[in-house]
Formats: sequence, C-alpha cells, structure tokens
Amino acid sequence: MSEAVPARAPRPDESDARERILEAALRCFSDLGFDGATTREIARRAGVNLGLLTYYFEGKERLWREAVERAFRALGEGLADALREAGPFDDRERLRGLMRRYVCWVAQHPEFVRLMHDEGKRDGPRMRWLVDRHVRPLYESTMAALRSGQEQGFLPAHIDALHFHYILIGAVGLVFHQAPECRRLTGRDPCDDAFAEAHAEAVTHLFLGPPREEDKP
Amino acid sequence: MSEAVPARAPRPDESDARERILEAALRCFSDLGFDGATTREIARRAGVNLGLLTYYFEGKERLWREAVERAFRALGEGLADALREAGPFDDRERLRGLMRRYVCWVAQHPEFVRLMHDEGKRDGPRMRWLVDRHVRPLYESTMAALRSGQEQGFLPAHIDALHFHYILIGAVGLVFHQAPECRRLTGRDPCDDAFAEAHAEAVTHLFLGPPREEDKP
DNA sequence: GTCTATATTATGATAGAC
DNA sequence: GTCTATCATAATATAGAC
Repeated sequence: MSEAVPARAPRPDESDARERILEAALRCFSDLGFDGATTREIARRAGVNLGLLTYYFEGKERLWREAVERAFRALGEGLADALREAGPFDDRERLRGLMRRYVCWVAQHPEFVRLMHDEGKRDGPRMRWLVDRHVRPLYESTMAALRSGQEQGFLPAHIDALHFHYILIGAVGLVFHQAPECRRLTGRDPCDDAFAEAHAEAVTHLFLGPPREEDKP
Repeated sequence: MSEAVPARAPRPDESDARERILEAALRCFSDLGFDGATTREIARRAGVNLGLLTYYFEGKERLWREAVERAFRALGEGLADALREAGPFDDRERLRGLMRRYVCWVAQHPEFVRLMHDEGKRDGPRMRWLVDRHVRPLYESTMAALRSGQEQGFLPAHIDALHFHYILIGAVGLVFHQAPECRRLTGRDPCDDAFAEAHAEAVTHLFLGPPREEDKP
C-alpha cells in the first residue's frame, strides 16, 4: 500500500501541514474506506509525521469528519459555479445544465462519491452524522427539482421522486466511483473530459430527453 | 461491532461449518469492506472458532474469493430464473422483465452490490480478479442488450452503450447499496418488496418508456 | 474437523524532546 | 509546530491438543 501512492515531499516552506493532512486523509478515506485507511498512510502521503495528526485533529474519527467537511465545501463551490452559469433556458434546459455540471464535477472529484458511498452502506455514527449534516439538504434540493420535472411532465408523476433521486445519483456517480474497474474493463478513463461530457449527455438524455436543437454546442 | 450483528448459535448437528463461514464472510466483507471485516468477526458471526477459517480457507484473501464465487453463483441462479420467466413479449418487454427481475434480486441481495462497488473503486489484485473472472461476462451481456436497445430505437444511438451500462448498474443498485442511508434519510426501507417493485418501475420507465397498457398487472 | 493458546505484526494513540 | 520513540491493543496467522 505504501508504494502505490507516492509520499508527498515534505516542504517546510509551505508549512500548512494541516491542509496537506486533510487532503491526504480525503484521498485515503475515499480510496480505502475508513477502516482500510491508516493514520500512518495518511501521514505518509501528507509528508508529515504521525504525531502531527493528533496535534491538529484529536483522532482518526475527527480527522474523517474534517475531511468530509472539506469535500462538501468543494462541492458547494463547484455547484455555486454551475448555478451562476445556468443560462437563459427554460426550466428543463436549466436542469440539464445543472446535471451536466454535476457530472463533470464528480468526474473531477471521484473521491467525493467514494466517500459518500462507503459510509452510506452501513449504519453507524459516521453515517448518521453524514446524512443529518450534509446529505439531507442535498436530498431536499434534488427532490424539489425532480418533482418540478414531474409537474412539467418530463418525468412520470405516478412514481415517488425518491426513486429518481437515487437513480440519478447512481447514474451520475457510479462510473466515476468505479473508475479503476472501468479502466480495466473497457480501457477507457471515466475521469477524462471527453468521457465526462459524453456521460453527462447520456444521463441528461435519459432524464430529460434530447437537447433542443438550438442549444446544442 | 461485535454487538450489532448477533453471533450465530453454534449448531454442532448442522456441521457444514464451511458454508456458514462463507455466508458470514459475504456479509462481513460487504458490510465492512475487505479491510474492515476481521476474521474474528466472521468466525463469530458464523458461530465457529477462528482457527477453522485457516483450516477451510488458507487465509483472508482466499476466503474473500470463495465468498465472491458464492455470490456470483447466487446471481447466476437468480437470473437464470428470470430468463426462464421471460414471457411472450417483444424484445422491449422482454428486456423490461429482465430489468425488473434484476432490480428485485438486488433488493434481496444488497450485499452483492456492496461487494462489487467496494472492490471496483481501487486498483489491486482483488479488483483485477473480480473484473476478469466475473464482471466482464456480465458487462458483455448488458452491452449486447443495450446495443440492441439502440438498434430498436429506444436508446439514443449516438452515445456509446458503455455509458448506459454504468448508468443502468448505478440506477438499479445504488439505493440498495445505500439502504441504511436511505432508511435514515427517508424512513423507507429499499429492501422491502413494494419499494423494489416501484424502483423497478422507475428504472424501466426511464430506460424503456412506459409499459404497454396490455402488459400492466 | 474443531478447538485453545500463542506468535507476530500493524494500528491508533500518547509522552516528551527539540 | 514538528518530530522521535513507545505503549496498548487488535489484527492475521500458526502450532498443536483433543
């Protein structure tokens, strides 16, 4: 394990070791899961000493929580960007734009979806914290968008939007979550830009139908 | 960890300890991941002694592989069942029936999708073995079905079927993978029959459009 | 075939020097 | 603030009794 991912060269000048630890922790936790990630490996990848983790964060659990906070901050920034860029379309096209941006953001941040999926699959204090603090607000937003999609008639109204929520999340994220598998299986890298664009096209086509002719790039 | 899941009462009469170990291993590995699952916990849940794991399986790695073999055998049996039951519909309705059965099978075997997703997210010998031995054949099958869907015109032909493959797998499986999260988030249990049926309806509607009137139950 | 007991290593956490 | 050294525990794996 200690060989595959290169240790970061310790740069005493940069000196915000705290940030480097968080970055390394996010990658470790998402790659290896909470149990699989070791504090030693996190310290190694961050290029700092093990003892420093206890100095900045009281322990592994708290380090995990801070790393998650960081990840959601990044998501918020990435999506705020998308919200600003949403152009002068009707609601369907606005939703399409948002979906596209979300797909592309996830393609660039596969560790985010790995983190979420790893913790969501088992009950426990981490899952509960994650759901209550971060997942529920996102859930409310997508549910509102999906219900509006049902009212506008491009999603069937007789099915609980909850299903479309999980279908959307799974449809968008899985290929990036499984990027290493996809590489071996197909020889293609989901995280490159062209792939992400094509994936966004596929997802939006399925949920919203073909794009209007005049909006095509 | 040792409290939440009850240890199986050791039944000396039953005596196929090997099977019980495999069953417990599958649940442990899927719940906790390869690293999170401990051989002690597997032995405890199986109601056997720790030393017995080495007797039947040389070590943790081999135990994992045998448990995966078992899971795929179960999937094969579940799908063979679906293939037999596929009725006198045209291709689209046949595909719909298959999708439905797959959704319901996954609802009853969430550990399967957890196992797959946990290993597919990082490179390593287990992922390679899993892809080469088990995932690729499944991939070929779904890709063939999706391409036929493109030829028949109910999926857009200008998008690589690979995207629809991962969209389908994610759309079907995520809510069951994340069942504990979904329970806390929505209060509903994805694994009960009504939910699984509704989810199958949602997925098939999205991929295949509304069911023909005369085929509705 | 199943168990007890133990060797060996890896892990999370801590104490204390600089 | 960052490091070295070490402790206590929990993990995998093994040896050997019954």
